Amino acid sequence: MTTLKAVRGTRDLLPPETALWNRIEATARAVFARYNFGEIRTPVFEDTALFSRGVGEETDIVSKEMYTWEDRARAQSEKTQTLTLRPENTAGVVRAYIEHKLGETGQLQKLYYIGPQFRRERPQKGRYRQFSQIGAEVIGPPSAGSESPLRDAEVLEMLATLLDELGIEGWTLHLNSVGSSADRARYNDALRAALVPVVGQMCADCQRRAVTNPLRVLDCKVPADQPIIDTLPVIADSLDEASKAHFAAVTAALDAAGVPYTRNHRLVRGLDYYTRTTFEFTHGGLGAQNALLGGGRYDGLSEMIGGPKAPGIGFAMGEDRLVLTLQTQNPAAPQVLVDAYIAPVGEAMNAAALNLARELRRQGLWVELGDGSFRLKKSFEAADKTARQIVILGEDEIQTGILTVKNFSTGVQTKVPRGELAVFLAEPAGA
RNA sequence: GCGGCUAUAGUUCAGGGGCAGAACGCCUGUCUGUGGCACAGGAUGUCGUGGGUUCGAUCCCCACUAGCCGCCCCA
Repeated sequence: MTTLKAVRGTRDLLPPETALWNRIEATARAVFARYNFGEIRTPVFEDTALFSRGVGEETDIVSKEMYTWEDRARAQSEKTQTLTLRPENTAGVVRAYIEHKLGETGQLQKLYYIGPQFRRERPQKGRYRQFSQIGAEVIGPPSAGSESPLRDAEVLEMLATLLDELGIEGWTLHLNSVGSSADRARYNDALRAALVPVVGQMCADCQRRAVTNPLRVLDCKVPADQPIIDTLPVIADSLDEASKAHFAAVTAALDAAGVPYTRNHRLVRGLDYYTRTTFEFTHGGLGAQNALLGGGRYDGLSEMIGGPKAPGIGFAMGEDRLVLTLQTQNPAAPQVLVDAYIAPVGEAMNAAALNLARELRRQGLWVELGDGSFRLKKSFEAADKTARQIVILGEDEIQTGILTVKNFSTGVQTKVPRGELAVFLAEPAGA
């Protein structure tokens, strides 16, 4: 029989690595709570139309990266539906916002999510076909202040705080405004016009992009093209007064809060729904996938998928990339040791050992249970790898009610009455 | 989807057309109620999968699969 393996681009996460994932998620939840975000969980698959309309038919994600299938009709009367594993989560959140009429509350909705997303791309470091995103959205009717630049600034400030608390060192916030859709159309025309005389001197990719998607020329990394790109118009000059004022208010608030950022005129994001503020937090050491997270404002998304006017701003962090970054920063993750390893001496002690373990675990101690069939030496070897202390439970200990505890970091061995055991074991090593 | 590199023990890797290797880890013993250190011994495996060339392939060739790197794009 052929051995089954995790399918391409998916992977198993095992201990101790999962501890890091849990720490990241716990930190994110704690920070979101302080900013009054609540958790939303949307389905992992949705009607395909949600993504084609919301994310954009022409985007790479929709045109070639989605896992899509025809759902079987179970009855004659039932129509087949085309479903898709979510490639991102913002569209799903906005769909839920519309479906549950959250706009009718009149309140700003602040929602966060943590969960798997799916894109059928060529796997690479920091890029998987099933990957996890941690994201949040601030969305609501304009009367709730959802269009305020303060919301943009607050989200960015929260992200800076979150990355700091996660221990991510050396991140950079790239900030730009892509304006309204009208601004973007105007800029596209300007860019096309400016490219005509110079594109002949640029790389093959740029020559193609100049035709298909001029904004992508700004992403070019070919050194020889950079001087030419520097001469192209910047989108800031194509913004209308309202977009300019919005952006100025965002940067002013960031300055006041002391959040560092760099204005990046070339930051154009790939999803159709972005308007005005767009941003990316990047980190070196991730290779070609240097973006830890990306996001922006999406003032028209709700209406694009048939909802009420509901401006919003949000982001998605690549959890896999956070893990990679933290692992690179700190390659030697310390082994987590349990408080005590209980070593029964002889199989006759097994039952008593389970009872002792139960007692200690119920008092909150982390306890590993050995086996009386092991020679004591073997118990010590096993215990040394997994626990801070070993508790020996043999005939002597049962007779006297006084247990033998040895601390591995100090090497000190102590006799402890059973009644005091939990308190003794809970004390940190060397205390 | 395209291009480059890679695939050998649990792990990290060396090797090379004719008995499959190292280090670490693992097991046993020196030590029948005491770990780490030391010493002595031991087991590792379909050499990614399938085909081809050859007397003989883990090694050479082809395809496939997977990983890494780059492109595209993105988290």
